[in-house]
Amino acid sequence: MPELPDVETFRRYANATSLHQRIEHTRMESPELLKGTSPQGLGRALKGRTFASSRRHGKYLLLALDSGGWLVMHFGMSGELKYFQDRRDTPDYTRLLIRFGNGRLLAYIAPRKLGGISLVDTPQELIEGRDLGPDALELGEKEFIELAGRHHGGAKSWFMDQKNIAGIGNIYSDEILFQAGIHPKAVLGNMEEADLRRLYKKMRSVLRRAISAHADPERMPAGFLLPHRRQGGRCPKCGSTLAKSRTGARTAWYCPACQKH
DNA sequence: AGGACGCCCTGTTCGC
DNA sequence: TGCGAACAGGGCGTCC
Repeated sequence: MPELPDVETFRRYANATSLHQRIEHTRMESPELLKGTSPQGLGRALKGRTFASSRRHGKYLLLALDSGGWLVMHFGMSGELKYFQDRRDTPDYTRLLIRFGNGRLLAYIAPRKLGGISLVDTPQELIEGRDLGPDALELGEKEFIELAGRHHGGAKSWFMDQKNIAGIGNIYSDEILFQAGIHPKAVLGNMEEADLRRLYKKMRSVLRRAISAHADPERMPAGFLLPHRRQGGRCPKCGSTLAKSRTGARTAWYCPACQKH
């Protein structure tokens, strides 16, 4: 599920469970998910260290090592974190298992193996290496309007490209455009500045509310599209049957009555 | 520049 | 009920 609100939820979870404890051992169950290092290299970097703090950029979670350097986690389409006490409770599809000095364990879980784990010296190294745009919640209104306003393609495509703005994927691009009343294929560069300002405000409110709901669809505010985006789903505002369109390989769900070009 | 496509991987859902 | 196809909240390289 991991877009910005999900990864922010994982970050807070890691903060609450996994900081300031000596790392005793790491076990990389799926070495192919390591980018730029080996299971041995990862073990050497982590063993005996603690996670001192955390950051997030877009859909990437970064855990700072007290010795310097950062562990980077990306969750693909299906990843999550789990902290637990008993090795026998190790979740299915655990790809990296970290054991702390107090015996507790942190699992990086990725059923579809579409995520990845790496080490960087600084967050900037990750951002430059992946050519990521500014994080969606750190971007100011003025900069947003300037970046979005020069785009001559579809609104949804712009939100989903991490080079433009980092953190928004298929689900939340649909949600933001729904809340702003904008069609997924509307062209950002053709919009009035007032529309872009509204879009910016909706982007922030959607992401913040989703974080408050711990990115859990069942806890989203009434009026969110998210729980309804499926075949036969109804618009939570006007009751129309939702429509779908494709952008690349992803399905966009939208309300044909509330979202106009 | 922007978008479509195939591909990576694997579990679930859909359609016959 | 059974089986293969299509699809799933991501991202990369390639092609037009």
